Formats: sequence, C-alpha cells, structure tokens
Amino acid sequence: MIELDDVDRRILRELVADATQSASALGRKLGLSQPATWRRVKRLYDTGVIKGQRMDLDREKLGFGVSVFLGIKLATKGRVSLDDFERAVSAIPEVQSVEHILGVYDYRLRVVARDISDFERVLRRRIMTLPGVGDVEANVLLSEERRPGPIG
Amino acid sequence: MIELDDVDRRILRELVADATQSASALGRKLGLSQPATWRRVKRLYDTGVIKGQRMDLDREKLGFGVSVFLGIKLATKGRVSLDDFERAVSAIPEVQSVEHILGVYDYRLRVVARDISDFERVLRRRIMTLPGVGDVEANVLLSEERRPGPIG
DNA sequence: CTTGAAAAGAACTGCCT
DNA sequence: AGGCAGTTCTTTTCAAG
Repeated sequence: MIELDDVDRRILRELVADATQSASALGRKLGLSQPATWRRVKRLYDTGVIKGQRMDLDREKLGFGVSVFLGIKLATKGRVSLDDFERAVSAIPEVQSVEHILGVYDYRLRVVARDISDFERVLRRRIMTLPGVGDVEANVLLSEERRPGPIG
Repeated sequence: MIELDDVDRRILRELVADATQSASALGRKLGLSQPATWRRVKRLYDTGVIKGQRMDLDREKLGFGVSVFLGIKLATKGRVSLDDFERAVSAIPEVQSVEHILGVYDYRLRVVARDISDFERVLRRRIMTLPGVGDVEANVLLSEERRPGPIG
C-alpha cells in the first residue's frame, strides 16, 4: 500500500471525474504549477496507483443491447477445475468480465449479446458447455450507475 | 444504433487495448494519416460510440483491499421504492456501482472496504438501513479479469 | 516547491484531391 | 472519404531560485 498526501487524493478525485484534463488545468484547480502537477500524476502512474485509462464504449450503439450477469457454481472445484474453467471462459468474446468470488456462487460473468435470442445462443452453445459448470443464475441488466468510489 | 466500417472497428479495438495512444500512432498501425485518424476518433466521440475515458485505479494500493458484490431484494417494489432506494444508495461513498437488474435480485451493488471489519460496518450501518431492503446476498471478490468484449 | 523556457509531440483547422 | 501543410496547445524536460 502506498502513502498519498491530501494533494494526491485531490488529483485522483479530479481525474476520476474527468480523465482527459491536462496537467495545467489540474494544477489551476489545486493551486499548483503545471510541472509540479505533472510530476505528481506521473508518480501516481509509476507507483501503480493509476493502472491506466479505459475506453468507455456505448455497447448499445455498437449493437449489443443486452447485458446479463451470470452466477455460476462449479460441479467440481479442484485447482485444475478452476484453471480449466477460466481458460475456457477467456475464449468467449461475449464475456466482458470474469470474477472469481467466494459465496453462494463461484464465478460471476458479465455477458453481452445483440438481443435476447442472441443471448440464448451464447448461453446454450458457449456457457453451458464450459467445463465443470453446475448451477447457473441469470440477472438481466436494466440500468446501471457507476460511481467514483472512495479514494482515501 | 450507428453504422461503423471496418476501420472504425479496428480503431475501437486498438483504443480498448490502450486508451492513451495518440492519433498518429494509431494511424501508423492502420495505414492512415494523423488527421484522418483523428477525425474518425472524434466522430466516434461525437456520435457517442465512445462515451469517454475512465481512470483505472488500483483500489488495493489505495487501501481498499476488499470488494464485495451484494445482491439485494427489495421488500416493496413500487416506483417510489426504486427511486428512494437508488437515491439513498447513491449517497454511500463505498458503493462503486449500482446495477438495476431483472431476475432473482432487484439490485446488484459493488462495495469496496478497507478490510472485512470495515465491510461489516458498511453493511450494518449503510446497506441494511437502506429504505426497503429485503434479502441480501454477498459474494466476496477473490480475483477478476476484464476483457475487451465484442466490437462488431 | 516555484517560475521560465525550450524542444518534441499531439491536437486541431483549412484547403485540396 | 483521405492527404498535406500549418497553427495551437500540451507534454516533457531542463535550469535556476
């Protein structure tokens, strides 16, 4: 874990709100010069606090209007089973995220599809044929809100 | 839904892999000039296919090593109940995402905390006191893999 | 930390094919 | 659509206080 001062946290909060602003614009808000701000941002990248930047795409405009969350229980849960499952699931392009979890289910997948019948195809041909799959629970995404989350 | 040609899809695939690359670097890979590439990227922003860029922070390095997914059923489900719930949940800083879903649960929350006892505090003081909360299911995140998802 | 400056590169504009 | 040339802005790295 990395020690951050108050200025670093304000920088992170600003960048989470708008990732595209320049070091000089950022410095103006914080009362810092452009080089000082730039060095701090670079340090946040170098220490790994900032892992990078992700494109935020509109999946609906790309023709993928359906997102479904799947909770999956494995029938067998040895180390090999987990590795096999993860390797197989990584080959499915419709899977947007794979979360290994501890609780009622073993994995949570976020799957996107063009429509419900396209989702049925993915479910039957891709998901249900994954190695070791047991119970599957599905929840269809209606709407979502992303929030910045705590910084410090 | 928006019509994209093959070049646009290659641009999106490149940008999903690395959101920070410049228009000239992108153009070199595609055999396009810098202005031509830039105009295409701008058009992807203007049409809303690219919604923006998000900072990808390392929550562990920020001291928030615990992520938990909560499935929540509401006891009462009128329109007012949903609005009340969403408004109240938006005021909790530890909540990273709020997903309104259709299925076994009504909402799925992603909650981050410093450790398990910190998570217990959030759960008891913040989550369980939300208006209309019925059943709650919890899954602790062990590891996750994000994948690009389908473009076209 | 600051200011100032300089060089490189990226973003943006207008014009022409 | 795409390319070329040019302008403006940001990034990145200095030196000096």
